[in-house]
Amino acid sequence: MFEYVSIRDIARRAGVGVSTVSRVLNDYPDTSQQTREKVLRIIREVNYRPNSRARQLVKNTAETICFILNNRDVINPFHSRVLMGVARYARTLAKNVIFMQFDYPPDAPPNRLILPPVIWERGALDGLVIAGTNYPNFINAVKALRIPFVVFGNNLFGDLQIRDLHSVWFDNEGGTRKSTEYLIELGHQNIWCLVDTTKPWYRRCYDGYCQAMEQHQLRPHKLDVRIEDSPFNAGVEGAKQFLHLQPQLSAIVAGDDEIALGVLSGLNQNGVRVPDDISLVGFDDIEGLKFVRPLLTTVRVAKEKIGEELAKLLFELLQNRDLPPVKRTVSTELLVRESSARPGRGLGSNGLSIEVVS
Amino acid sequence: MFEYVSIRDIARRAGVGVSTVSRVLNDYPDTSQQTREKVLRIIREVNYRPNSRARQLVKNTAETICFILNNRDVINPFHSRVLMGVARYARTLAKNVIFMQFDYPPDAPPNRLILPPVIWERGALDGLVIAGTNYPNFINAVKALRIPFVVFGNNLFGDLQIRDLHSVWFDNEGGTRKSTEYLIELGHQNIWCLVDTTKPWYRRCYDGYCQAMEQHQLRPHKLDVRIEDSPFNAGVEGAKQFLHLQPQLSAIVAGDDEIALGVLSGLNQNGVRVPDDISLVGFDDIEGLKFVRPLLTTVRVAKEKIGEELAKLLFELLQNRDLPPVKRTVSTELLVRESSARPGRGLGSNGLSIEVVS
DNA sequence: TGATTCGCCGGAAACGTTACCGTTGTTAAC
DNA sequence: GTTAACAACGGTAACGTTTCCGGCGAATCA
Repeated sequence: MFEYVSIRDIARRAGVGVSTVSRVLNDYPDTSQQTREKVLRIIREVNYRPNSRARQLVKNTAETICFILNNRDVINPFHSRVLMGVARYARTLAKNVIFMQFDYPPDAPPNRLILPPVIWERGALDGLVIAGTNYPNFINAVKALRIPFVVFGNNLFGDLQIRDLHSVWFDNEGGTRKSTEYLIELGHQNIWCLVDTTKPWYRRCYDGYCQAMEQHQLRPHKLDVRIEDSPFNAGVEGAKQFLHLQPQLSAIVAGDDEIALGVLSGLNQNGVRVPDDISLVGFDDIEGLKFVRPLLTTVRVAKEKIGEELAKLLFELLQNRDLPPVKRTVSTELLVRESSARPGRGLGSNGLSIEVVS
Repeated sequence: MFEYVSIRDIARRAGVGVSTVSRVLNDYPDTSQQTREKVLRIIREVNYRPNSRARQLVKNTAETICFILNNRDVINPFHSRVLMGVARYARTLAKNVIFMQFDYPPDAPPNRLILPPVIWERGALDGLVIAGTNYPNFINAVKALRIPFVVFGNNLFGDLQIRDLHSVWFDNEGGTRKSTEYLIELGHQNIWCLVDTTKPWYRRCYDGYCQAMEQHQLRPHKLDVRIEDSPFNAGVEGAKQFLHLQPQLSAIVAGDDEIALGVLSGLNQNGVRVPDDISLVGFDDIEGLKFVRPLLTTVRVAKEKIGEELAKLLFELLQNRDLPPVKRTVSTELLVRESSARPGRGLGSNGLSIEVVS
């Protein structure tokens, strides 16, 4: 660097000591208004820009957190929004966010996991927001490094002791309970739930669904499929099974919107109309579905809010490292649109288009 | 930090000097195999993790670039993928990526723009990937800081001298030319282009469209709208205008997929069938449209590739700061799906469903 | 044998900050 | 008039690395 100007240069030009310059830079006391202004003037004149790395070294803080997206080859709309929430909150605190994508085998022992350097080395990070799909081994590996971290809970696998983690969740269970109750209130009795209970998040959906059903003395029905790659295809397959259950079956609760779309597609292909013949609700309120008819009744998840809460919790943790583990939950909201209606003759989509947007 | 172990501790425990430890850490020569192994053993034993900030300070490199998304309140699927490409490429070089969202007024003078600290301060960054929608003032402000940077070109406003920038583009013009030519080859003559020519990117679409038309001695037709918030709504409005032009008009080239969906929706509402009555092509290949029927014929943009090229160019620039300005273009690819067909009686969507996926 | 090379290594100065502490000169207190 | 308090400031040691340079012993060469 040819024309690099350091705090020492400022001090020299202002005829003061470096500590004085440092004091005005950091708004510390013990500087007269007069010298303060002189220093500031010179700083502006020579366009001095402090070196954050040096500051971070001596203050032992990175002013940076890392958003790590695990085991996802693409950053989907959901996690995009979560990242956005994290970034936005961090910015209000003038902290930086490092984005990192990382894949790891679920079965590697924690001490064998090769973590990215930014995590493994010291000093680069103050803390970690763990997003994506996660398994205990990674969490434990990070824990061993003694880096403060928070984790997005919903896509967590395995038997982690949540009581030892700082985590943020959205209310999967409550959301599905609400959507199921809504169907029941519409008059549906024979409601089926389409999920993959080997995935904890779908499992929670199913639990919420069961709670609503049982509370109304209705018998829960589950179509339990294995979703490997495409929830959509699983929905299409599920739809075929549902055909046999008609016309008793009158409503379907899908584990998420993608499954619901598969069901919608599968039903349509077989001449079953939604919501005239069967009502359908999804989960997530994924974007880009405003072009699909009928508009899907679903449960909205405040994605940016989740990111915001993750960041907020992490910074609280950085303030107080002894913060007892806490699980925070972001509430969900039923979004009634066109894919659900009263059972029976089928009122058609126009009969019930109450948009509950907050 | 209670149990912080530094390079000096390692040196002491191994009975060597710190420079020796540094040498083995960095795989430098001038160390005997014997001491080398001893040092490595102790490093493993005490689980020593070097402090990257100190290294960066003395080496005067941040090992970090910043992906800055300007003037976008959400990170849309397009930029998500670009970010992903950047992150992935950076990871192969063991560099970190700071994600930052930033808004600025297009008309503020460069020296009045308050840049984020991570950019303004020294040392935090080696370089900058400028994405999102951008205006000359920001670019010039960054240029004044003498930070190496590359910029995503397509959403650039204003009369920047591109010859002074390192930029990566996707081939908007060529893509639209291809899609228009394809329509012409199908037999369409009366093809309209729906764009907002106040936006440079749509302008380039229109240029590509014109090139194809003129090459085939066809008269270009433009429906020029003002798109402020929703391209979709603009498409719906555009569709209404197109109704009057029927049946001469037989095909529409939309500036992007969102506009195209608006057109699709608008036409459907008025009983015009796609592609039976009118063929329609979009641009972008946005995700989440696999549920829309008819499947949209569009132009695929290799979004992650763009990110990759951005990162690659930036790191080349970091290697050689005198790299002459270069504009790199990522090619686009026509994706024939269901929304386009031969003109006339309308073969129906099943008549022409050639998927050209690479 | 003496001079030169070479492998290996340690000391110490950087890098650009902040934080601590001591030293002024001035004012207030008695 | 002496002491105490205080505002304002400078010097310097950190922070944890890398890099430069010099030294030492052994090996090589004349």
